[in-house]
Amino acid sequence: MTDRQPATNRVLASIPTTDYRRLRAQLEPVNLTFGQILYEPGEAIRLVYFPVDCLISLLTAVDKRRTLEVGMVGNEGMVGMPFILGIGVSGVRALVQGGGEALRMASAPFRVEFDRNRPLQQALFRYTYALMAQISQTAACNRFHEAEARLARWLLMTRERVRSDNFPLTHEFLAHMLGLRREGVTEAAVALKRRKLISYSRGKMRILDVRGLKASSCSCYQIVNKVYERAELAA
Amino acid sequence: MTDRQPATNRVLASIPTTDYRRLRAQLEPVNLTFGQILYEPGEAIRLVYFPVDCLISLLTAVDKRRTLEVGMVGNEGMVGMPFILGIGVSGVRALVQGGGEALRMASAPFRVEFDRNRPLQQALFRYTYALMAQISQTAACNRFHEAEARLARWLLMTRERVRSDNFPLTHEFLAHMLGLRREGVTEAAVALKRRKLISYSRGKMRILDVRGLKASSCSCYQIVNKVYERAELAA
DNA sequence: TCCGCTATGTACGACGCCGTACAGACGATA
DNA sequence: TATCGTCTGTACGGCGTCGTACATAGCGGA
Repeated sequence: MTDRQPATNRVLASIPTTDYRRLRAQLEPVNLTFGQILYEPGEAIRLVYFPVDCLISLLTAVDKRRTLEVGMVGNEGMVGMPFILGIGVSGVRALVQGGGEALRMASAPFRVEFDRNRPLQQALFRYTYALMAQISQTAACNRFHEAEARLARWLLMTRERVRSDNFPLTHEFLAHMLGLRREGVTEAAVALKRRKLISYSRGKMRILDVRGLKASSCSCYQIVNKVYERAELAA
Repeated sequence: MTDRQPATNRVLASIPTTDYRRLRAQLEPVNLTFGQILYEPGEAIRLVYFPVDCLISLLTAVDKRRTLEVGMVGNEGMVGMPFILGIGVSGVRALVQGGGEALRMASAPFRVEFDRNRPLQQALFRYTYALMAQISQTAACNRFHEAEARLARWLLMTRERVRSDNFPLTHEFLAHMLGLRREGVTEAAVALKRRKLISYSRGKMRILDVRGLKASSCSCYQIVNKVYERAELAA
């Protein structure tokens, strides 16, 4: 990434300074580590998170071994969306896919702040809508587009959210994100590697050619980006 | 259906009587007809709808001819969800899949009422979450489950929302809902027909064996139902 | 340095769905 | 009653992914 700007959470950055300051005092910076699980399905939401330079995946499971990523949260959003809508329980698994910094707050005081802070409400409702649009688009993408294009899209979206061209990532892990077999991921990854778009080894992924990846990815990449642009949460 | 109760919209039914009465005065009953399009993607939301005994499908498109239903709205919900989140534009196509009655209101006065009516806000936020959970589950379902099971699930969910075992429906139409070819729908439908779970002819669908259909459908049917139960929007 | 674990690569038959083509069946209309 | 358009049924080769199996390679600890 060449455009490494000062990292902040964009939802928080979008609200007026005075509102932000009051909120900021209650937010605790934490370092989230790769593989950490923030919520399991059905689990109470005790903490909400505002990613700064980390990436959280939202996963749905149909059975023990098959999962699918339905949404991705970076510094454009917040983890704990159901709480915004008055629901105290998470319906999905929230998994730290890219380690890094986030701002954290207990849900009870956050509720108090959220209820009195109008700009925060508006920003988070707008974000909630953008996430919903992302989920819808991902649904169609998973239905119609093939593995290689979806992998390319996923890598691009991850790159933007972790703000780096390198990130830890095994094929096994990707398989759970994309709803594929591990071997299926390897095949798609090999194809991208042969074209020198990426390189990787034992859990270390590196993006080599962003343009090439964009060309290999499906149109869903642009569509999801536009959703976040319209919500004024883009980079 | 044996349990034909008086038809109302359940979101509206869930709010206190006084709040409901004031709102009800501004709602206009309309009859929606099969095939009618309420919103196109990118179109401004001028009217919001509360289905009573009709069914609206929310569709995402990846190209001209391939579409996929991401959500279904019956009398447990409202059409125009983005408006709840402060977004004035629909991201999906809203198509009347089952004709029937709905209560309609222009979005401007609805905004006024929504902002002052706290119980309505809570009910609609809860519904928004349930819809989101439905979309997530549908995404995983479309990825992992095969055509026949998905068709069975779709028919069951439709049956509950239109409150009838008979409804107009061509295979072509179903193909757009399930993201399949028309021929693929026919194959799945033939399989269900052979087992005497359904019958149909030239756009008239009939459910014969609900239990059998449930056995043929995937677990997603139960999961989505539970989501709405928890949101206290179930039948 | 060797061992063992994990990550990655490859192969192969099976299966589900695709794209395409075409035939028959039903219902509306003349 | 004849015609026509739409809806439904069937067939077939192709492709992508699955499930399974096994081989190789890199890294960390003994």
